[in-house]
Amino acid sequence: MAVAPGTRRKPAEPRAYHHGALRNAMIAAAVALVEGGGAESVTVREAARRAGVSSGAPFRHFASKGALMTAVAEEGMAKLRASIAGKLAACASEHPLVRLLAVGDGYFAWAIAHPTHYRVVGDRTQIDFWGSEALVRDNGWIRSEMLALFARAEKDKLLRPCDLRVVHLQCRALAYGLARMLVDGHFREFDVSAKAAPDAMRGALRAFVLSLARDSAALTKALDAA
Amino acid sequence: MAVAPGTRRKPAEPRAYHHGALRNAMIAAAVALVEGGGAESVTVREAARRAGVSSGAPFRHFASKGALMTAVAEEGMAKLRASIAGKLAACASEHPLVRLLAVGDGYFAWAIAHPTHYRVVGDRTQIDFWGSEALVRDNGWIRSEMLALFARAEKDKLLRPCDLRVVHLQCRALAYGLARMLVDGHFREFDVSAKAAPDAMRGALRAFVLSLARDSAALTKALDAA
DNA sequence: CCTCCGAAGTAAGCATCGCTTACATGCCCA
DNA sequence: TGGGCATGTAAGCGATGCTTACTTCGGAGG
Repeated sequence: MAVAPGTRRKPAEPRAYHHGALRNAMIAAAVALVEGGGAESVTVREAARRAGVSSGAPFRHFASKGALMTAVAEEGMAKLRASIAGKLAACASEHPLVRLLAVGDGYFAWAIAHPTHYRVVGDRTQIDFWGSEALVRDNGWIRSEMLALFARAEKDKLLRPCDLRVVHLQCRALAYGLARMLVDGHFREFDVSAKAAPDAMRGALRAFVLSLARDSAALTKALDAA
Repeated sequence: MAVAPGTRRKPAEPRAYHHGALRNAMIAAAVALVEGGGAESVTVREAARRAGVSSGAPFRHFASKGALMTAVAEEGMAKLRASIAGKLAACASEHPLVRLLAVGDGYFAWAIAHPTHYRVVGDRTQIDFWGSEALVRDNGWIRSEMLALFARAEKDKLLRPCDLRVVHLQCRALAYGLARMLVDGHFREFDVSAKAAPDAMRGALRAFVLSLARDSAALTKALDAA
């Protein structure tokens, strides 16, 4: 039998007694369940079934179902951060407010693509947010990125007079509110249909940032250029 | 579903075989559980226990646990509407934007006072929102009330140029986002502590409405007067 | 190379859950 | 007065989260 050289064994064979990477397999299975049917349809037993282990095995790696869901949230938050970072990297403009909308684009894009997973990330009553270094770090990165853009916009005299702390909170709440309205099923009405939701969300955030700009015409131009 | 014309039986005695008002008792018990420990801690069996009936009895009145939770949401939505109506009635001013902030006050006041119940009302993935006449009606009332105020503000030339549909969505999303950030546990950070949350929420909404006003100084005055 | 220890699996079981079925009760009306 | 039907009970099914006692096996130390 070929023994793996130095690194880690792989479960290539039908499966030995030890799984080898159960923790990651459980997270992957739980994420798949979340994406497929929402957080309510996640079951430790079903995830264990999909990982090919007994129903007690997961508890060697997760103290509770909540700990598993926290890991699911960590994965989601990392993807959310990556989506934002991607849009930011793809943004040619250096205009802080243009880049701020790129943050919004990345945020909405991931929430729209993974609504049920996004709900797990957003709801801090079901997970141990403050106990997770990864969640605190990645969420902090998003916040500080926004804050830095606001600070630069103010330094560059791009904003009309305002309280930066208030504006920052407004921006966060507006983005969170729009995303949550989507994933909570508020967009099935005559005024904002499910199909029109993405455009409406982007439009609302764009209008907000435009209202912040000292020279909204110039910002409009910069946005159209980008 | 014929409604009895005259009086309904009351469970005055220690309890006969028939409860007499199980449906309402179940809703009350479920609401108490929601307020006490969140929606996750609601159990049909526990609610039945508190109502003093067997665990199968509730299913004579609710097709499923989801139907019970929908009834819980109906009660919450009615209270939310009443809270808004109260603030609106207590608002002396006729200025549409002042009254709009009164709507926000009523909305936030109830969400802050009943965070776990508010979550049930807001999450339309767990309840049969569109199947509930009461939910659709009361939620529609709130929306149309806001819309009417925006329309009047525009007619009275109180708004700076804007797309009313976009502004309406922004306002809804901002309020929903702020309330949900609260009930989802996002306000335990250094920038917005749990204690400062109510003020921050009102401040953010107020700043938003002020930014909409053509004459924000006049609106500030009207707000201080009210 | 062997041995043994502890990490990581299994099997079985507990209390509880949502929901169903078969049966019991008692109010209202013919 | 008698019967029908809404409403209750008791018992049970399959599933859940989590625990306990036992088993397996990989790798470090002698």
